[in-house]
Amino acid sequence: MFSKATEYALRATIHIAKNSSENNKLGLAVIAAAIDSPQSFTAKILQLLTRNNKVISSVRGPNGGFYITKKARKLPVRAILEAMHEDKVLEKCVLGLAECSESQPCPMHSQYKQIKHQLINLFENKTIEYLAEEMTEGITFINNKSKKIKVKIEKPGAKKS
Amino acid sequence: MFSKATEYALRATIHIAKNSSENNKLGLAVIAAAIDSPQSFTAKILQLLTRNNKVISSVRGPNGGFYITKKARKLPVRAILEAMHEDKVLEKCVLGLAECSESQPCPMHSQYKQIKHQLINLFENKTIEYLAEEMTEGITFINNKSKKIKVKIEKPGAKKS
DNA sequence: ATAATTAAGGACAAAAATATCCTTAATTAT
DNA sequence: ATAATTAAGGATATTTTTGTCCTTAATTAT
Ligand code: SF4
Ligand code: SF4
Repeated sequence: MFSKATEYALRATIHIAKNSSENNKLGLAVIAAAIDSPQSFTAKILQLLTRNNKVISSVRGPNGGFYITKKARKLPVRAILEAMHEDKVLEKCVLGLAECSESQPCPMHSQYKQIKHQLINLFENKTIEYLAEEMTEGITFINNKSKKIKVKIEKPGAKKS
Repeated sequence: MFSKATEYALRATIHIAKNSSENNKLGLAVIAAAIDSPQSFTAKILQLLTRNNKVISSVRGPNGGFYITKKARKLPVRAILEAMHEDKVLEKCVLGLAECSESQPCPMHSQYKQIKHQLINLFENKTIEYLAEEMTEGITFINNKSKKIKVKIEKPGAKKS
């Protein structure tokens, strides 16, 4: 659905929203490790998100890093897609037609349009903050590592299954 | 959502389903023109759809071309995605996690899973035939040309319509 | 002031997706 | 049989996406 770049952008932003504040910034290395993404590529993406004071903010130097402002937390998730210039996928025709309209609908239109509207609503109505809270609830994940597998030697009995 | 290749595959298959039969095959040039796609690239895609008697069929030589069997018409639209090896996008995590599960959900899971299921249902329950019929209803489009601007001079009577 | 730290940004590399071209194989019409 | 037609398929080119590396700029700690 989204490009790798946008997936990383979503994960990074959510992680920053959950784990940072103006006086507790996160460095690139920490973020990339947390969301399981290639570091240098992630740097580019964080730059995009930061440009023009968009979704996240940054400061250089010791104790510098990335963080998100109170205000930015209230942005719809769609703002992340916009920063990545990938927000039009939400409106895009599944058949790839140049535009979607009631007057020139594709054969999937009548079936797909409702799904499309739900998608758009999701990305426009839910805020970055909301997703971070979903994480705080404790049981959602943002990387591919099973939990945090530092259990090592397992004693018989206490299995996570 | 889908790659260009898959978009062309969807459009091509729908067009073939609407306009062909075993004794009225469509040539590459006709198909590519009808769905507004690059001809040579479309050839590759039609090959993929044809391989192993998958979604569409073909014969070479004069009066040859592509067509779709009665049986293939009944296939779910998902079969097209499968032939293009792009069916997993339906199940894919919007955040790009390796897998989606209730036990390891991403922060968008609770909001997105319903949309996802509708998407999967759409592609699994609707058949290729159904989409072709949507077209036959008369008012859906499969290319970017406004209507069919080749009105030119029409002889009344025996055209292949 | 100097050195250390950290993001910004340019240049480049690798891989994947998109697209074209040409030759070959199958089929049909003559 | 021969020639014409049409898809199959290989090779190659172009563009986009993904990714790395290195230098520069900003900031802070000492
Ligand atoms: S709604 Fe139908 S027409 Fe409009 S874009 Fe989606 S699919 Fe194409
Ligand atoms: S449902 Fe939630 S977890 Fe499962 S994939 Fe979609 S987004 Fe990720």
